[in-house]
Amino acid sequence: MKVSREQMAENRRRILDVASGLFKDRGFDAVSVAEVMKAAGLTHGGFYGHFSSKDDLVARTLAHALGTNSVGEGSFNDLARAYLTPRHRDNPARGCPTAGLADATRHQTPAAKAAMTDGLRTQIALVEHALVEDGTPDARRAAIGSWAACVGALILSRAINDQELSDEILDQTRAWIESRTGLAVSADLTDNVTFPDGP
Amino acid sequence: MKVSREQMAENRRRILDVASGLFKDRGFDAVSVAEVMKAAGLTHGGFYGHFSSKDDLVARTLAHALGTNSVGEGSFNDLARAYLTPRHRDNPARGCPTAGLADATRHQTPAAKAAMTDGLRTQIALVEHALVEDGTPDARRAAIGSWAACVGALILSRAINDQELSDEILDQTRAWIESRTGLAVSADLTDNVTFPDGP
DNA sequence: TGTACATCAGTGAACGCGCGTTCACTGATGTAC
DNA sequence: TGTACATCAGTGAACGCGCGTTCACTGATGTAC
Repeated sequence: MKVSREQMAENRRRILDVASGLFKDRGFDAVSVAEVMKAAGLTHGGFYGHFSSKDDLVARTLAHALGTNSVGEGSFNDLARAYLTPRHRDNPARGCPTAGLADATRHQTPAAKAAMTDGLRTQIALVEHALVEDGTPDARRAAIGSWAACVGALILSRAINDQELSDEILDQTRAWIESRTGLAVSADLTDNVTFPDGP
Repeated sequence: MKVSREQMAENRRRILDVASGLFKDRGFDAVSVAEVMKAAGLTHGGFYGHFSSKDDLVARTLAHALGTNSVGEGSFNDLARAYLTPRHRDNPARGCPTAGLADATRHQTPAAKAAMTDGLRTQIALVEHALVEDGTPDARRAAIGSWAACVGALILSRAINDQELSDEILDQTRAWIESRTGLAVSADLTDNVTFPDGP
């Protein structure tokens, strides 16, 4: 039965939301159109009223998931500390769409790759801005290098089944990035500083 | 018709070789068992004489592709320079199995993840060894961090369709890693050195 | 070494299944009067 | 504001297709004598 225009818009938004989580969790191929629609509380037949094909859903889900990009407040090191955690590793559905979907986007349509391109460009710019604020020299270079390290470490940590090694990849990558960006030098120094009023 | 034992062993090797290239290029799901067998010069029916299932092929292909790991001779910076290139980005089939398959392995069987775990552990150890030779301090930390950056940068560069940004990701990540490992400091210095016998 | 035959790697048709997609239908929405 | 009806978002059965997998068969291999 027909629903109101607002209801339809909300349905579309819910389809994109649940598709984002399912795709990040299990990949584009392993999630069927029918499963997405069911998770959105609808039946599969109505899908083609919202999207022209599954490929179309994939591209629009990428744009949707990457559209709300934000590095959040605070320094880049704060971001890396929250990003490179077992909690993030173990919850792809609610996690970073770049880490969850970038590799799979390689095999998708040009529209999907374009959405990923826009999203990644924005992320790099946000990280670069945060690093400038932190006082990191060569901010763009550091932004690209450390963002690649964050995404790569999360992907690697998710690909293996030895939790100890997985945890180590997250920890060491975080430490490696922190020691090379922003206020890390002074932070390192304070570790060896005796405070005025005691040890 | 039956073939000799050596022929059968060679057939199995060829199946694993072509599967490795096809999977790295297009992913596990997009390549069918029949396509792998055809590429190996066989028909699909014989597949189950070599492997118990497609999942079994996936796990054994990962072990096969990751089994011939080597960082090669020379410093880690030499590796990074060869790794982070448009040529490597544009030829996944002949490229690094970790970059090509790690993310997809997330959705595979425990046996597949175990093969990826072993391969990654070996890679990290090799990079660590190369960095020790280069005289890099905190070699294990640097090995994990820079390897994550290499793999992440390659994956990101492959996910987008803007060649300029893609090239920049490779270049900047390489420069960022080089400026932080091994003999990079002295290399940076020599850029500003005037040679004894002229400019 | 030569022969007879059991073994078994590879063939290709066939299967059941789940997928993306289509379509006739339903009934609430929203507009024309 | 109230009524009549055209619109169209959503439903669910049905489709064609390609997939992983099975199996009866073939004929070269390799062993027993």
